[in-house]
Amino acid sequence: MQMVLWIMTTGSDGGHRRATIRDVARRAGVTPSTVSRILNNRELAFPIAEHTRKRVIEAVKELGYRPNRLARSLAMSKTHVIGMYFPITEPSGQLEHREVTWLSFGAMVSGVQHITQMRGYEVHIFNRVEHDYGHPNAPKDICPDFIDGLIYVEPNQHYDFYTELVAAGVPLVTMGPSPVHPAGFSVSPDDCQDFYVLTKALIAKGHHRIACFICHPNDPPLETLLRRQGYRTALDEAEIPYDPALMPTERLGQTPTKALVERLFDLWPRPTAMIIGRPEVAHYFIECLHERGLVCPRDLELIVIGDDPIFPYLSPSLTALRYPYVRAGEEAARLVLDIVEGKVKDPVKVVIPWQYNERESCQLGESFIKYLVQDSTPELRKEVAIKIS
Amino acid sequence: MQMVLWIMTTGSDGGHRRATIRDVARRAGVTPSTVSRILNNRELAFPIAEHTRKRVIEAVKELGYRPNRLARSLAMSKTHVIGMYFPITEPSGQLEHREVTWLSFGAMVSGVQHITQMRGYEVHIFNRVEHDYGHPNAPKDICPDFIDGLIYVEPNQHYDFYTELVAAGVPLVTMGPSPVHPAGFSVSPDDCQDFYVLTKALIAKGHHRIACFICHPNDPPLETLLRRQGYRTALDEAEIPYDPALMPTERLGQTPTKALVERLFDLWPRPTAMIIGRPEVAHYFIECLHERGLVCPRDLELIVIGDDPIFPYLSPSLTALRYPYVRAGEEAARLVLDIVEGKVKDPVKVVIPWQYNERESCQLGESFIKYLVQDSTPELRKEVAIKIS
DNA sequence: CTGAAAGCGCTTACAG
DNA sequence: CTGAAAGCGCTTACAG
Repeated sequence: MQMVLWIMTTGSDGGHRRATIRDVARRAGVTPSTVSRILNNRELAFPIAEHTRKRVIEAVKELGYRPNRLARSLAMSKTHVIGMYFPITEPSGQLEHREVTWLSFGAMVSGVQHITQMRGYEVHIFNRVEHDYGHPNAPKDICPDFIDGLIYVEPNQHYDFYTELVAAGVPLVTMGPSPVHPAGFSVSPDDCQDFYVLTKALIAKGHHRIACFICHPNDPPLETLLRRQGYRTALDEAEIPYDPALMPTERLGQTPTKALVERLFDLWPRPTAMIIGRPEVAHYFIECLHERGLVCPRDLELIVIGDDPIFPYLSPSLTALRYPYVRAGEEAARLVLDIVEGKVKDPVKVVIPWQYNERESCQLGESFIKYLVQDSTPELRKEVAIKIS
Repeated sequence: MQMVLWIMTTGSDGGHRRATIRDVARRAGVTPSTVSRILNNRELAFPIAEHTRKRVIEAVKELGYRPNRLARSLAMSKTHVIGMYFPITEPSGQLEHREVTWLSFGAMVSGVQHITQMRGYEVHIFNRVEHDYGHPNAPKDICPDFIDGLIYVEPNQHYDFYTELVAAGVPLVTMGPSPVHPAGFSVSPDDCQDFYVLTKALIAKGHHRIACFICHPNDPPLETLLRRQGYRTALDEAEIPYDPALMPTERLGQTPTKALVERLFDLWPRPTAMIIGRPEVAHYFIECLHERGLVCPRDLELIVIGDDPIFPYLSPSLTALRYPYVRAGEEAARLVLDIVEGKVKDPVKVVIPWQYNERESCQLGESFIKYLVQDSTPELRKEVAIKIS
């Protein structure tokens, strides 16, 4: 009511309501049906007469008519909007961690937009609300009326609404480090496999003491469990005994992060390689390096999961794996639109490889890239999924 | 059609259509009107009888009924959705620049969500399409049917759809470095004023050669023009002659950025202070510093507009102004919702101050903070707006 | 070739 | 206290 009033008083046409299809029909001397048919370019048994078409088009222009999308969507059960459910509002956690989330989110949306835009869709973002006890909102809060399909990102394994959403009949693509659903559509890295391959590559270079630092302010997301699993599997295969001290599981925020990192540097024998699970903590490793007079890659190899534009300019410049969020967003959008438009029926899993950006701090060589992309063992992943669930 | 089919074949209820208000009415032995009234908690002349209410509530539960928001929005001319128009798809530009865009976008959305969520709204993102000749889409592509209000960010002064959007009757809040519209609602920094104050503070510290580096791959956005204006106004006031060499206007990407930065360092007399307009180029300044054996703040003071989590850890650690994008998003959401809900009539301009994070590279002291926040001269800004338009 | 009618799923004066 | 009817602005079989 409020809004209508507002429009009436401030609209350009000085208080006139927006033209409807009936106004156009009246002006063109036809019926709304005809206007609708002309505007929608339906293929008909009989074509529309040229002169009526002209009259209608003219009336549309004169009135500045644009069909009401709400009405149209209701009549057609089709909105031309894609939904995204994404945990952008991470309540706990320091600024630096949230900045990483914002960055990846922005990049994903950028990719999604790129595709939806070309195919005539828009994007609707659902609020992800953390309710009491840290539980986010249930799928009943994800109202599907406004969307044709949904891109669903939920890193926390405890909050898995996948099944319920599918049951509600929403065409669904899972994105990023979401729970493993053998039956569904998804776009994601293969975290377990990637860490497996990475660890293997480090072992192949002669490293036996490989630290793996992936800590979180809260419960670790599934992503992290998969990564740790990949790391351990590689150790097991090489028959290197697993040393828990090399893979801390403390919560960030309790012990200061710097202290946790120092602890790794002060282990004896000192690790000769370190996997840094989050780009925003990389600077602690560099500090420790400098404080101890260690040199990369001579004394130690450092590789970061997640790249940052500044990494090439640090000393040492940091080798990193970069996840192409934009591309991931594009793939997810493509997939969900293909489902929506009926172009695809059977579940598809798009696995997006990380990009390897080699710099001073760690040198696995070009061969590693191929390794990362090609040496895919889906069996391993399935096995891990079972172990975890 | 496709989607409907999909729902029918995969829905949890094995092919049954979703319950409507009529189903509920039938089951409760009442009429749809009654169901609607109960669900919407309207205040009525006569209250609803307790037993009918109970029967209806029960029927709703049994059928798992949820009102169709499309229908409801159509009937009520109210969607409970806020739109955002934002240039996230910056087509030209290198990765590093786009990453900054993604970050600020993610942060803004996070802030917007925080508020919309609490007030029962969702967010709809409009595609910003760059058409031929680099022109983005006109407001006719920003279809207001799905939204109650719009948050509008358009940094490019050439593409100003503000007036048209207002004319179309969309409650509108302009955000960030948008064109100056004296009549409208807006949330933004005061770029001109901030640069004026910053330059003044540097002058007060004795600097006379102050470089100001704000270059862009494309045409400079209004934001930049305002900043440059603020910078020059401060110089003028102090009667320091303006030296164009101190404020390059080349386009990024033509000359390599590093070369542009080097040129500043090699001026004679060398600048004693430098304002770095974009965080993603700060590392070039550090390189130049090291290459020439200069020390901050002894030989040179460096201040970056836009902070980065890594800045405290670089050497020298970089002093920066940080724009609180999350808060800006929150304010914009609050404002647009207040308009939508009729709580506010007359235009409001929210000016959000930058946050001053002092570190090694530049030390203006705490007094500068107050300066930044309080020494607001709206007249100056207006004047500049006129000069520019 | 086009019109009259019913429908999408809700809300809301207006009766009673 | 609740129902019957009209309406929001579109689309789409069904007639003719």
